[in-house]
Amino acid sequence: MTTPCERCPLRKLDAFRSFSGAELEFMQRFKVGELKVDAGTPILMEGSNAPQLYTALRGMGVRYKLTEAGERQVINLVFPGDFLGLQAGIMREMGHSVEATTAMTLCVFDRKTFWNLFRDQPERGFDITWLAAMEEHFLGETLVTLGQRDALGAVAWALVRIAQRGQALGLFDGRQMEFPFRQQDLADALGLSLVHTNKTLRKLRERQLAAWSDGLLRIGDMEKLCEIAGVEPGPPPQRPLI
Amino acid sequence: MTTPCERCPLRKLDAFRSFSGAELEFMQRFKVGELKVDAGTPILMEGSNAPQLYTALRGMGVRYKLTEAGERQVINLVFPGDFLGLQAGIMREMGHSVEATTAMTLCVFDRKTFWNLFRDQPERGFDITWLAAMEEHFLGETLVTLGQRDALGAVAWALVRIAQRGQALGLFDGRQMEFPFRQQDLADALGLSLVHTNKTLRKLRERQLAAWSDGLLRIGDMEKLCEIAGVEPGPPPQRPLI
DNA sequence: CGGTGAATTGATGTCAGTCAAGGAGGGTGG
DNA sequence: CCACCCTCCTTGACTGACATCAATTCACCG
Repeated sequence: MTTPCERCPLRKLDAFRSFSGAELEFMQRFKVGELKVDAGTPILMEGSNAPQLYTALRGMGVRYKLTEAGERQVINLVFPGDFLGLQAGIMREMGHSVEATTAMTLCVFDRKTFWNLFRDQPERGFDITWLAAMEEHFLGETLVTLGQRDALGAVAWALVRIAQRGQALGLFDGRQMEFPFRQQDLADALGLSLVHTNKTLRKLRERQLAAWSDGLLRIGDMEKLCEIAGVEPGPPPQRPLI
Repeated sequence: MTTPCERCPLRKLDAFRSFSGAELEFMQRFKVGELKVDAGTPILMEGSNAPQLYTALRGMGVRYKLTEAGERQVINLVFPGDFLGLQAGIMREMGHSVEATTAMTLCVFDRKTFWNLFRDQPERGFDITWLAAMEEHFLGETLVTLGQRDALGAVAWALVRIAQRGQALGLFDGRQMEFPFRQQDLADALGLSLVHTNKTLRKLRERQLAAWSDGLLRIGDMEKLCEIAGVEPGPPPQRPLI
């Protein structure tokens, strides 16, 4: 039994814009099922032409690319509400892979009906573009981090953005949140080695700014952390939910 | 006197998908004018809510972000056919700035009519999303470069991508193209220092792989360059032109 | 012809990568 | 029940790629 969109647990979160009844009904028709996957399951593959698109309903994951040399670059973390497979839906090929880090539940949409969404409900098409523009915005910021910030700034930036996204989703209560990733994931996201990431996390812990262990992220001093990260405190703007 | 879309010099290039007559007519209505700017002119500012959107018609530029510390991260180079201001059109705020590197001519569109495009011509809305997805794809690759490749690989990657884009636009003839940027622009794009970028370019020159001086980029051995860059040779796929 | 911006090169310093080893926890099978 | 293994985290020692500093050259321009 799948969750009807009407009772989707994401709808009422701060992170997302509210739905009209008509939109709700339309999305319900667009949705073709639900997928549950275990931790570690590949969801989308770079270069593949996936027949299905997803919205993350529960659980967390990573988007990443592999180099020919076998190194991994994490592009972004996947949180509930994230839309997966846009590139396969629009162009014919994913630019990155997606993998579940925890067990996940995904809303499933059919790629064949994706175009209908633009044709029949242009507002939703606009929303899709919104999401793509948001992603572009975020990747630009990530680029600044990899290109210009040192390790301490980069790790601080990542933790701040994670906590802010968590807050908008009700996962972060101002002090702590569940954060079930490995240090290697963070290292691969920031282009740092595992060892140096570990040592940088220690610095933040010693300064009582942030402590992350056993899958739990605690923020000790958000103000100072934001300062080191070079970003403004405050939640991200509301975004559409597909 | 502005160029009518029908006689747009970009239309016939390999880089772009062909237009139907109806699309052409629609775009013509969407276009409100043309803007000519000198080299060095700021076109869009990060954080601003620009009232106008642009398509680059002639000339080159850079998209970039500045850190609070004043460092610059170049997000991407602007070539003819690039659409500028998507983020301002969709969300209300640009995530980066855009500046003209050479003199440029820009098609001007009105932000207020942007939504009409989705409503009245969903195919074009779809195309906009296509562009956003392409950009996301490219930024992901850039992330891999900054995060995982060393200086030689990064510079090689950048030169390959530049030549490939140039080729699709008829600017690169298989051997060379005009490339009127400064070494500092490339350095800021790759997160390298100017000095190290210079020394890396020298290495490529000594190995007869690529030489760039006096605004002219010559590719000596595209095969080997692609190998160092870790990418496949070959042109980018056709994309929509807005 | 002084002044400015860009490219170039050498000398020196440092941040982060690599190598190596050890510890803690969890699962599995003898 | 305990020995073994595997994954992840942690820490120290050493190395190296790239940053920084500094000086020179050249082209262009008012």
